[in-house]
Amino acid sequence: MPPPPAARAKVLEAFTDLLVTSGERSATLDAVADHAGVSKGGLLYHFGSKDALVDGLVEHLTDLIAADAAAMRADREGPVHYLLRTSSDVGHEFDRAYLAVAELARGAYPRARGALDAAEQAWTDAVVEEVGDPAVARAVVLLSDGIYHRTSLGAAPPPLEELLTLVDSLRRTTTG
Amino acid sequence: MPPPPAARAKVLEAFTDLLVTSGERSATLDAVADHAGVSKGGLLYHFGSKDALVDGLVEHLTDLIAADAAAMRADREGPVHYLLRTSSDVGHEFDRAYLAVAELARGAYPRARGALDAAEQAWTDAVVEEVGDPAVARAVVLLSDGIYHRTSLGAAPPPLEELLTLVDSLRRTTTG
DNA sequence: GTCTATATCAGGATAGAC
DNA sequence: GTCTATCCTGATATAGAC
Repeated sequence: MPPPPAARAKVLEAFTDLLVTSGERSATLDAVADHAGVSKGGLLYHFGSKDALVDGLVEHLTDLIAADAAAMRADREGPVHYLLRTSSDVGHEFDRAYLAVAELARGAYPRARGALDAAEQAWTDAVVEEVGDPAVARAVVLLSDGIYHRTSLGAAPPPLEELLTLVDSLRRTTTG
Repeated sequence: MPPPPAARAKVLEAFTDLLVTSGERSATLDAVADHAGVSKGGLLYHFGSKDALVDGLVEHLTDLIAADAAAMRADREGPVHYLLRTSSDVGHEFDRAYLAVAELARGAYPRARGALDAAEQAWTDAVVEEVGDPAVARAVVLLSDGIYHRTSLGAAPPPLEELLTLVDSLRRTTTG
């Protein structure tokens, strides 16, 4: 297959950026086109409708989930550290895509939730491999969800070291 | 002062219900009026604008925060149990109002975040009184935020007993 | 492939009857 | 106090030129 046109990627990136920084309401076709540096007509050549644009972003996130799970497992500090430290990170591609799709799922596109559920499952699986106890793993992912909740509301994330210390005590309690 | 007209309360309740069950996008003036059983004109008699309707709900939540903090402290099972078990509860008035205002804050009304911050602070204060360690208290509130995150996305909440057990081990670890 | 219109529709708000 | 009717604005989508 031919390489996807650069304009497609630019449009998806602009859509993501608007969703993360200004919310779903502001991510109109006009705004996305402006932000991507194309006209509205040009945008609608690549994505035939708003729904198609949403689908494009959801599929992009789905592609990124496997890559993120692999990055968790390969992380020098381990999956738990990776998950908790990136949960408030709006700088990396995966986290931006996750937050963007979460905006869509809470807004006019509930079908976007499938990809979010898949991400949650991938995180839990990777954390279980590190901590052993599934209950502790679920709690770690739930803490991560809490950080996402605050981030999506614009509040400050909690201190990372404090959380890591608590997770360490939990692991010692349940494994020894 | 005279008692507030029943229509006002009906409208606020309808607004809350639409926000919690169908998201911010669906809570239009038309939909709220229909749901409350009044006409759009009737709604706009009580609340002169959409902004005024939003302010009405935010003020209602603010009123409920102090009452909820008192209920936490008075709870037979304690503040932690109260907080974690009610975080996915969309049946009680306070939780419904919180979720509704969170929808607004994530949507077109970021100013609604002030009331959410106040709730977070009230929860943390009450939990600190029970568990002592502020770090553990912040983690408990963060778990509660995670449950809210899932609830606001329409996902199933995690098992309560499992979380309570983990919090108990944390408390034993940090206090003894 | 990308642009400039323009049609269509929905939500918010106003005016005025009852 | 509550209703109906109407206006204004902005967002999606289409048509057709370049």
